[in-house]
Amino acid sequence: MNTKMMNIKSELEKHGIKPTYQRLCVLEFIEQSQDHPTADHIYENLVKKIPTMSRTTIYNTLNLFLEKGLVVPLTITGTEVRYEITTGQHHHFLCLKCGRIYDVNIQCPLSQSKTVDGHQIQEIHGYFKGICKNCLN
Amino acid sequence: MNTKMMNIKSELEKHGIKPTYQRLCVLEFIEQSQDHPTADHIYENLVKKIPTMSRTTIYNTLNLFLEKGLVVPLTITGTEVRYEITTGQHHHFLCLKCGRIYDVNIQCPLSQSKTVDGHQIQEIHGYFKGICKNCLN
DNA sequence: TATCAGTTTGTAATGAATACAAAAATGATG
DNA sequence: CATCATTTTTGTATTCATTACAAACTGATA
Repeated sequence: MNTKMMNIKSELEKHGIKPTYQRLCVLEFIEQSQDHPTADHIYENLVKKIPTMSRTTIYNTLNLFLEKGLVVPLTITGTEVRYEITTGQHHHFLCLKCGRIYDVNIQCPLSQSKTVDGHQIQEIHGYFKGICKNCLN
Repeated sequence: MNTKMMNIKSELEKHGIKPTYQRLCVLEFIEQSQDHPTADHIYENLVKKIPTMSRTTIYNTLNLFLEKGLVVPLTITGTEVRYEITTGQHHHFLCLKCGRIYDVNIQCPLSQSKTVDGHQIQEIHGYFKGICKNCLN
């Protein structure tokens, strides 16, 4: 196993997840993905490498990663869930033309707050929709 | 028709939508709803008053309202689309315990911006997840 | 080697949303 | 009022993402 795969393996272990080949591949794919993939994107790519790969495994794995806080779900489009590796808080931009989702780093005025209107905050999500840089040309 | 219904009727006309009975009822229901209803919520309520009501009519109507800018879709949960009347920009709070969505009025630092990172902004969405005021007790 | 928990896989089922065509309502025109 | 075209509503069938479930597989340990 090369060093990249070793890193991914220890990342799984760090989150208390037993590193299986399928899980390594799923995590690797999400990490290297520029876009924010759906379960189906992940399946379509991995099934090339692992012909026996099942969609259910993808869903099982993603739900496990979610539980362990390794990934975060993005529900911007409303018709599908997209996933990204948990990192520092940031926002997203969905291009209405090409469908791509970009990361956006902006300051949220409530990022340090524990509450809004008396409600206890656990997660903060923000996103923009519009036409991306590339599609504007 | 009472004055409330007259207001709803003129609201439809203002947006270039022919006011039919079904459309009046859908718009009325969304307006009076404290929560932010799903298509199914709307259907389940209206079918009591209009026994012939079809789910397809609800979806047709909602999509028409969306096109005309009368309502806005909320895709917070990822498993369903919720709707609210288009009003001034505001954010939302989803309670992870009771599932209710609250309106939240905060200032977004980019609310007047036309772009982020070179991408052209058309819509701004923000929401929080956590435990709501009521469920904390 | 036998066993056992955890993992993967395939099939079937669910549930939101859309496609589509028939039926019903509407509205303009003669 | 009758006709006809257009719009709206309705019901059924379909799609698509996701979950449920049980069988097959894997790998560690006794």
